[in-house]
Amino acid sequence: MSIENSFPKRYEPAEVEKKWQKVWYESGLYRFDEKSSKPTYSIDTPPPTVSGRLHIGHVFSYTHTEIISRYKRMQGFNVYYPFGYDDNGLPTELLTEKEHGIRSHQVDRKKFRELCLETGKKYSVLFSDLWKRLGFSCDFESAYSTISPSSQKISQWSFVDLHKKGFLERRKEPALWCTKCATSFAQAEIEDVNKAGMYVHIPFTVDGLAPLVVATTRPELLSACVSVFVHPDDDRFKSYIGKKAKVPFYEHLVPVIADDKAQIDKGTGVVMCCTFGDSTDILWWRKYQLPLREAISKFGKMTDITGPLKDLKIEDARKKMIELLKEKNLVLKTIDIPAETRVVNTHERCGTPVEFLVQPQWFIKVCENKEKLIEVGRKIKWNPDFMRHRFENWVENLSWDWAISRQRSFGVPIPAWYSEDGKHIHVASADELPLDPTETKPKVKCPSGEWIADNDVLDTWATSSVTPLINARFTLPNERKNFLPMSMRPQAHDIIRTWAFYSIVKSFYHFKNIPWNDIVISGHVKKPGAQVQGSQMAGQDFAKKTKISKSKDGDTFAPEKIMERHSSDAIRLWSAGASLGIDVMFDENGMAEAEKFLNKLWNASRFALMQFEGFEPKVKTPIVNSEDLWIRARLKQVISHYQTSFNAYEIHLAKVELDKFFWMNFCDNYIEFVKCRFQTGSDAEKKSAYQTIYDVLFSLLKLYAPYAPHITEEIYQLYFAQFEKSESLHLIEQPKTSDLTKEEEKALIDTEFLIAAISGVRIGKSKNQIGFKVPAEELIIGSSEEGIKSLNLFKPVLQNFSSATLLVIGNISSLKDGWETSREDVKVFLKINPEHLKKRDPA
RNA sequence: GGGCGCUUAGCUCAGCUGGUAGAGCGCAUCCCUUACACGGAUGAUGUCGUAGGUUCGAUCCCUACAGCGCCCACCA
Repeated sequence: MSIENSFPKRYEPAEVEKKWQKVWYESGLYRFDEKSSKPTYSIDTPPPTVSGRLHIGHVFSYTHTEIISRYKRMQGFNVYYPFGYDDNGLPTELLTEKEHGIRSHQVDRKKFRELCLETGKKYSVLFSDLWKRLGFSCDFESAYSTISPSSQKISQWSFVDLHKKGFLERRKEPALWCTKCATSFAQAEIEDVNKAGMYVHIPFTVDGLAPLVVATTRPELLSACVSVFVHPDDDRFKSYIGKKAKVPFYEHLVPVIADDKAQIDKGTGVVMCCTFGDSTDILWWRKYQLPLREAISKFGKMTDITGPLKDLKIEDARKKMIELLKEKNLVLKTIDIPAETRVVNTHERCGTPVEFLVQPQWFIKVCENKEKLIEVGRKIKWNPDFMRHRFENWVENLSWDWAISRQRSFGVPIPAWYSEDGKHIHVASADELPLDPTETKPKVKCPSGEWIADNDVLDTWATSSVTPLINARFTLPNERKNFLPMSMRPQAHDIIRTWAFYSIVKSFYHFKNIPWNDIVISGHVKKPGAQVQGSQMAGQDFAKKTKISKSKDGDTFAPEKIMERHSSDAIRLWSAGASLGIDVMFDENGMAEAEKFLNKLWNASRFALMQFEGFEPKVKTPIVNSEDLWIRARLKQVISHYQTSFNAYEIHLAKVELDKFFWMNFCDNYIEFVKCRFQTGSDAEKKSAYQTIYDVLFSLLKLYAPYAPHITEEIYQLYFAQFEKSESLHLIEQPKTSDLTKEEEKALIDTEFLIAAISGVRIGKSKNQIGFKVPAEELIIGSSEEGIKSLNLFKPVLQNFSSATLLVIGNISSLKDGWETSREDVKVFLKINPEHLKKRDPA
């Protein structure tokens, strides 16, 4: 069957994409080959958190990795491109609570865990379906789940090992607490939110002196007040230092202490210290050995010591307290603080303001190793490099050790037990894992009473930070030896302080090594017009966000919806157009442009292949025309740039180079140049063109394959597959480049003259406002001596292009009239028969 | 307040190791040329944020400043 018949006139992405996805996934094309002799390139794919549906931002950043994986595979690597689901821990619990309209602590723990598992399964299918619809080349069949027994085993091993090495300890101290989620959490999970507040000025009486006026935004904590602070240099209050102040309403006495941390010019210059209103309170509490007065419970209700506020929620308690104080004339003044100038730390998962509760928690010590961690970070190649600063900045500013216990239900259990008096701790040994301490008893007898199981679970990140170990199947029977460090970690920049940081911490503590050689950071997709929205929110509580969030933006950026409007290849090409690590604006226009490209590639391929007559690709054909040598030489140059860019993970630069070559060199020039040869060329010339088209087009397919796997596979299968034997384009190695031959170098120079002359002809036709096929009587080209020699090589092309009856190539100085071209040493004059010129209004 | 990034054509952005600027969209004029009108040709539009410095020469290097964005700290 001829190409004309077998190659459809129009490209139908919807059908074609579905067709190849089916073939790829059914044949296991992208399955990881455990026994391959090729060098391994391993990717530490982010297992998406099961916390809701994925949005276009996920598609964007995951696509970058997917493109890199295909490139590496076609560069001859045995690519390990796994897939996983982070389906344990708080995010999945919150999703489950939302889906079922329940709260975890109100439901049977076992039952709740089952619901979470179900939720995880449901979303895993949604996730993998989406990635398959985008043609991702992950090994979906061996996808891991972070709640699976083997992941739990590895996660618990990590716990046990860190404990053994002394990096992990259980401490009873103030920890970041979320009263809504009823759990502690880590510094990395704090998110700043602008929130309006109010200073309340309250007088504390001091014997023999005027009352001390405290300014506070948290009057509901008055009962938890343990001291009052002033600045040592503040002359107004020097006489108060060392005296006792009486807390209004509750009437207990607290010391007045001088400390540099109290700011003279803030509020009234007098600040109360409560246990705990903020992190400074903790600092003072420790420094001055102050007593502990707890006013807030685990669930955010006021405690007994708050008297009339008991059982109220924090915000309600605040209002009530102000009322009570006002009744007693104890509010001297209130000052509103607008949201723009006040920032409150919240729990990023739910937006609840941070509280501090004293509970026994497990901490991984990170603060004492800041310098070493920064050093380890520098051994990793950061792409782009400036993202390393964000990591270092975070480590430098760490002020809390990593709290990893969560007072929740669904997660990896903490493999530890405590004696009834709390004096003894028993941590499981590595060979017993995985285990749930609530179901298993230690073999060792408890020195005092019975062992009590740790009822908490591990922070989600405590498990996801060992994905390199999960990928290496560490400690499992089928362990992948020599798998660490992995080749590359891809991720977005928002989780540098969590996922990247924690993974580096763990790898360093366990093995004194880096988790991966390279880290590749991608940006976010921002919603258009987000800045405007931000400023319009002035005066209200707001989180300054241009990032697309699934909770706030709903379906607008749902990938499924976008895929109804654009093909997968187009979405991929659009994603590939962004600079490494840079945020981009969501842009459907860009996807439409990508669709134009697909159309162009289709038509160019179809047309070029249709010309083949009596051509046998595998028979070596001599290349005889300069244009052919030229396009081949250009291709070599492009491949070289392409590879340099790709190896630096600059996938968009590789694409820009490729696009330029395809549109400007191949379509606009080369194909146009050879058209005439198809009709009037000699046999050898035709074959030279066929061979060149075959080679260049095939190379183009291979080079575009990582970006647009569907259309390139389709074109490959329609024609090239019959000669190339490979079952898929995606298993073929990418074209290699080599130094230019002497002939190719000469062809580059010669063809530049042709291009200049052709542009002259185009200018001529355009200025005369005539169609391309309107014949010229004469085409006169003036050029330099060198140019004349070069141009003489292309007479048939020039003649065909201008449809000129007479072609003259001569010395440039003899050509008076004519059009300047792209170069000074080529000038073109086109003589058109007046009959062909359009009758235009002379005005 | 600390750190990082950005500031280039009306819009979105590209410009690797310094030599008087590019793409796409948009705009104007033309062309349905036997691959593609989801196309092609031609063209207009930029003192490359501001001010200094290094240099024979800077959009690209250095310094300062400004605006914008992000990360972090600030939370009485």
